[in-house]
Formats: sequence, C-alpha cells, structure tokens
Amino acid sequence: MSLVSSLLQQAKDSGLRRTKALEALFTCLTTCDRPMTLNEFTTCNHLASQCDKATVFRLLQKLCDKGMVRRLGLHERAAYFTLILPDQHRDYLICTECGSIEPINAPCPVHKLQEEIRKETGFTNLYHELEFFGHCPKCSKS
Amino acid sequence: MSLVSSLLQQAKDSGLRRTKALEALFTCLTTCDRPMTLNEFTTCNHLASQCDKATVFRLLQKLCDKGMVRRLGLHERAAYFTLILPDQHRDYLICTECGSIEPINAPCPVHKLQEEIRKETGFTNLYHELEFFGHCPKCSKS
DNA sequence: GCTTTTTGTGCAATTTTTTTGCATTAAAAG
DNA sequence: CTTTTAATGCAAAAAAATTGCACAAAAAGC
Repeated sequence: MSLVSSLLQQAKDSGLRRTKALEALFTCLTTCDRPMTLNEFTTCNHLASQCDKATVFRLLQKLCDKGMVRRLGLHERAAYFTLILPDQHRDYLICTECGSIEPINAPCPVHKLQEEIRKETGFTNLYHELEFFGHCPKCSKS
Repeated sequence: MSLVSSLLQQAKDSGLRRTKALEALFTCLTTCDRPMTLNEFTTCNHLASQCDKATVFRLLQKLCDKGMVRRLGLHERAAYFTLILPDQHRDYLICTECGSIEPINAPCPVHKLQEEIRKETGFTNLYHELEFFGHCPKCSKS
C-alpha cells in the first residue's frame, strides 16, 4: 500500500473523509520533502486547481489536530506545515538570507532534556521544534 | 549603569539614535521577561501612547538586524520578539492549550550539534531556536 | 441502489498581522 | 544654531489567517 493510501486510511480512522482534496494534499505533503507554507501548497502542482486555499487551510488545521501534521514557525511571516511520519523527527537548518530550508540528518540531541522536562513540569503530549539559523556558504560570500 | 542605558549605548554604537521610543522599547524588553508580539509591545505600559506601532515595528526590525533582538516563531500566528542578552541562551516551554510561555533554565543540549553543523555545512552566524510544546498540568486535566 | 445525515468544499468577505509611503520631527554633526 | 541625516506618526496597503454560508460530496442506513 502506498504512503498516500495509508495516510488516507489513518485520516479516515481518526474521523476524516476520503476526499480528492485530502488525497491531493497528502500527495503534495509526501512528495515535497520540506515544510511548506499554505501559499506554497496551493500553488503546488498536486493541489493547484484541485481545491481552494480555504480547503487546504482547513485540512491542514484538522491534520494538525489529529497529530498527523506539524505546524512550524521557521522565522518567516507565514507558517510552515510538514507531515509527521513515524520514526522520523526532523530538525531544520535555515539560511536567513536566501530562505533555504533543509532537514538535518544527525540524531536529535534533545530527547533527554525533553524527558527531564516531562518529569519536572508535568507537561503532557510533549514534543519539540529545533531549528538552526545562519548564512549558508553561498550567502556568506556575498 | 542600568541595563537599559547600556543597551542604548550598544544600540548607538551600532548606528541607532538615542530616542524616547527606543528607550521605552528597551525598558519594555528588559522588564517583560518573555518574548512578546508586536501587539503586546504596543499595549505594554512602557510603550502604550509613547509611540506608534509602526515605530516599534521598525525598531524591532533594526534591533534584529543588529543582533540585539531575536524573532521567534513560537507556533502562533504572530511573531514574537525577545532581547538577546550576553551569556544567556533561552529555550522555551509552551503550552499549546493556554499559550503560556516559560523560559527553560536547564543548560541547552544542542551546542555540540551546532558546532558539527558549522563545520560540516559551512554555515556562518549560526544560532538556534529550541521550543518544547505540550499541555501544561492545568490544561492536561481539562 | 436510493435516501438521509453529516462532513467537506468553494467563493467571497473579514480579521489579524506585517509592511510601506510620505510629510514632519527630532537627533547628531559641524 | 544650521545642516544633515535618521526616526516618527499617521494612514494606507499588502500579506496571511480565518470565517460564513450555500452547495456538493461522502458515509451510513435501509
């Protein structure tokens, strides 16, 4: 079963309906391997002319609620969204000059601290977001 | 010399003028011990009726450029700003239900990874942002 | 299949946040 | 105290996020 199909199934299991818009959104989310803004989604091949921006907005919102999508700040004025895949936690490296965004492959070093925080503060449903910002080699030169 | 005075001096050294608005903003930034949105700043005692929102916006922008203020995403729709103090790096713990934001005191565990990234990618001016999200004890109950 | 119920969708409009233009004012420099 | 340059207020524009509502499509029941 393809990733999109299994995501659709997972979405259905948590109460969403299987619609063209949702399928197109999942295709987009799985194809584009980086967080994207609402605007980027609606101009992406898989979604453009498939459905309205408001629809994508509401779908992303629902998927965030269901824990299938994560909303990121990333310093920009618009919010970014990215799929949450099992066994995959991603930190990002962002160039504040050209805006490039790349996931970091190194193991994330904050899980231990997160455990401590859970114990000490009593927070539940804990997760974290870690981003590195700087000037990429290209932008450093100019 | 007070913190505000030394910040004003530092700002002046990097090309800004000593104005009432800037002083009021620094007072606000040093008094309120958490990142705040533009809206929060302009309704804060120290700034309200002291200067226009556009002025605060432009000052924050300049201070970000000078490296004296940091702009944070924090998952909300509005951007947050916070003072960058020497020898102080802050990570945050945020409740996604009630929106509370508190700085974390534990030593930040990502400096080592940051060094590796610097070496491997050639990025310059590197810094990072780390936030933990979850439901605080209060919000976990309900 | 067909009908009912419930949820999703498009479109337009609204709200919120961010950003800019421009005439005026204030700070710094000489 | 004049000149130069940067900062400010106000209003308006641009960008992003969000909502209302009539209609369409999916799921559920028969």
